[in-house]
Amino acid sequence: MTGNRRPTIKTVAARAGVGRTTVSRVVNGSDLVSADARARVLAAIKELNYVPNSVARGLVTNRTNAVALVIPESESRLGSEPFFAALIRGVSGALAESGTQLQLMLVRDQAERDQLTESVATRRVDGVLLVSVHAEDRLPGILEEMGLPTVLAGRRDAGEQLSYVNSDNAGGAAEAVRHLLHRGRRRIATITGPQDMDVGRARLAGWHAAHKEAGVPVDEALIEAGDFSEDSGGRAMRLLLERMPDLDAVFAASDLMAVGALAELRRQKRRVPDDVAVVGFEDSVLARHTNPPLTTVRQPVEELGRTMARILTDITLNDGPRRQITLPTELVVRESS
Amino acid sequence: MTGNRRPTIKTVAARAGVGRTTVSRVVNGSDLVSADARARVLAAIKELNYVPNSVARGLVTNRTNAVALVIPESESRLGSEPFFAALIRGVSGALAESGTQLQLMLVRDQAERDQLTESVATRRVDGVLLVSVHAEDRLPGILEEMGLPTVLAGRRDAGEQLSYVNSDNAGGAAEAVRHLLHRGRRRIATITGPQDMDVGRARLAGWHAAHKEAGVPVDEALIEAGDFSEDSGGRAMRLLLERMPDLDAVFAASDLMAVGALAELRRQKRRVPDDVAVVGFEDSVLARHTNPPLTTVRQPVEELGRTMARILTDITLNDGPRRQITLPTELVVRESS
DNA sequence: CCCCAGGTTGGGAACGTTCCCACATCGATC
DNA sequence: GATCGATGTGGGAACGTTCCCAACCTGGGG
Repeated sequence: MTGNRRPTIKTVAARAGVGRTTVSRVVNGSDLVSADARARVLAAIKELNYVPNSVARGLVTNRTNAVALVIPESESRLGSEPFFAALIRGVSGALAESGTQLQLMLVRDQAERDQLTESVATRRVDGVLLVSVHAEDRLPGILEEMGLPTVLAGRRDAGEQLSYVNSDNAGGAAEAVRHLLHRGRRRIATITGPQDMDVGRARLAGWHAAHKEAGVPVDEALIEAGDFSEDSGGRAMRLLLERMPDLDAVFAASDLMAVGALAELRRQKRRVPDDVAVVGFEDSVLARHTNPPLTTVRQPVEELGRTMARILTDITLNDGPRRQITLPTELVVRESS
Repeated sequence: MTGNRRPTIKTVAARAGVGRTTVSRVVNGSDLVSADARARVLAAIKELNYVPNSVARGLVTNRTNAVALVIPESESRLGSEPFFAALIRGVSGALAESGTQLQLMLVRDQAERDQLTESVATRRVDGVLLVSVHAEDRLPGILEEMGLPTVLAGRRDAGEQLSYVNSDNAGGAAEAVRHLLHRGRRRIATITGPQDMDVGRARLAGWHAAHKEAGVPVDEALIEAGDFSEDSGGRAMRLLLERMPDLDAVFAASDLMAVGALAELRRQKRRVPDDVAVVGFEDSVLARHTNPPLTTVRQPVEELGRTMARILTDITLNDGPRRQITLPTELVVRESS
């Protein structure tokens, strides 16, 4: 029978023949303790197999050493799994460095999103990482008001006040279009992301910018909206082909939409890249597996997650400043362009 | 200035003109409280915007309402993202029903795996969900010993004592092979998963079983080991083709390995399915996107996660019994067979 | 008119830590 | 030899809950 309760700091103190405080000091690495006492405490800890109770500790320190990562399920279900997987890897890696736990919150619907506010208010986490925020999203504001440190992946708009980490969406998109122009394409359509998100708007802006910079006039009819999903990519491609049968390239604001576009092009017997060049955005695993392999703008998703986590721990642990960081993207040329 | 501290149960009690206990009772839904008092407390709670401090609660109840989901990073990096994404969705959904938080732990290496034991010992979680356990894995035993409720995804071996949820790996594999035999294939190779995992062994066993059942003798040279990764699938396929040039089908123990095998077959100019039929296992998103689309054994991953979470909460909340559940699989026939 | 059961109520103690402060010890300084 | 700062040390209080138990009502029954 190991029926005896798990040891507390008192048990250890008694065993080592010291006071509670001394044990606490040893555990927390204070150096205001004699070598002798420290040795005895350490021995007692080992003997008793003592592990401090982090809940009790949290009660007095008012810290939990955990942060929440909030992911809207609706988007993750769209199949952007590779994005979230990479993001989580990055976040988790950086958090491990500082001994912080990761609380994952998949939010299914608005109701759950509201409920989340309350859950977060119960002081279970020291900070929040927010992914895929829409322009009119109220959650960041609420968290801000509650005084809970928050870091966004992406921003709500160009004037974002909160900390965020972003990919260079406009720059990456412009580079993609520049590449297409360079290859002699002149009728470059684009399938955009949601226009109520900065990501979506910025990538469209990049498309515009590259044209302007090259002095190539744009036709608004070359723009069709998608929502980052594969289906929306296919649908947009169909509409574009109907409207603009002579287009010779497509820049899709996500790999997934590019995949949808590729399928639609195949269905309509357009050859890629001969008839129509296709470029995506993200460089997820998908991109290497399409037929033909997809030219795309790589965004450093894992790095993005890491950076977010580092900023957040810097804020919660060291009371660090807000930061707004943009990570560079890189064009990866494969066979679809 | 919202400089005033957040309200505690005492603040609420004072405001409502009742004692701490009454507030606690209202918050916890006890019915030993008069309608009048309840109304006053509820009003005070709303006015003050009171949210109970779950850390303080946890200290006395000795519960955290959180469970850990442990995922070995090495495997998730292999690109089995769809699997983990779906699993997480299932787990998260079921946990939300019971108001339990999900602590995600990606474990990079053995060092972190050991560290995890300690982390878990600090009483931060009420239970643990363990994914992808190897036969000789010590972690489940340690958790067991610590008295922490544990549910495995898959089992260590056929004699597993802990709670687990499993797919019908042997059955699914057998069905796949039966299907190939039915289509007239007679030289059916298999690319196995790791043989130190029950999943790997069971799927191989299914391959054997279907042959035996049909009275078709098997040649051991038709078996080549993989590790579930795409690369290993390609490598295994190459070895198999060298050794058994006349094979007419391959059953890969994962979609990812099937993808690798498809690529190798294409490289060697073998037509799929005309020359060689290919069947995978899992039915991840990948399977719909291969060329040709992949016939595969669907395992209900999200359901698996949901079931794991439900079993665990039943144990932690209601002191429910251990459970060992096997979920059915289903053959999805596409164009690769 | 007293007693008792049943329904309400609230204060004390406990959960396991950390932090504040007071105290003890001990050379070194005056 | 008293005083002092530096260095260790430990007990009390506090963190915000829940749970136990005692006390308080209110009627109804005897």
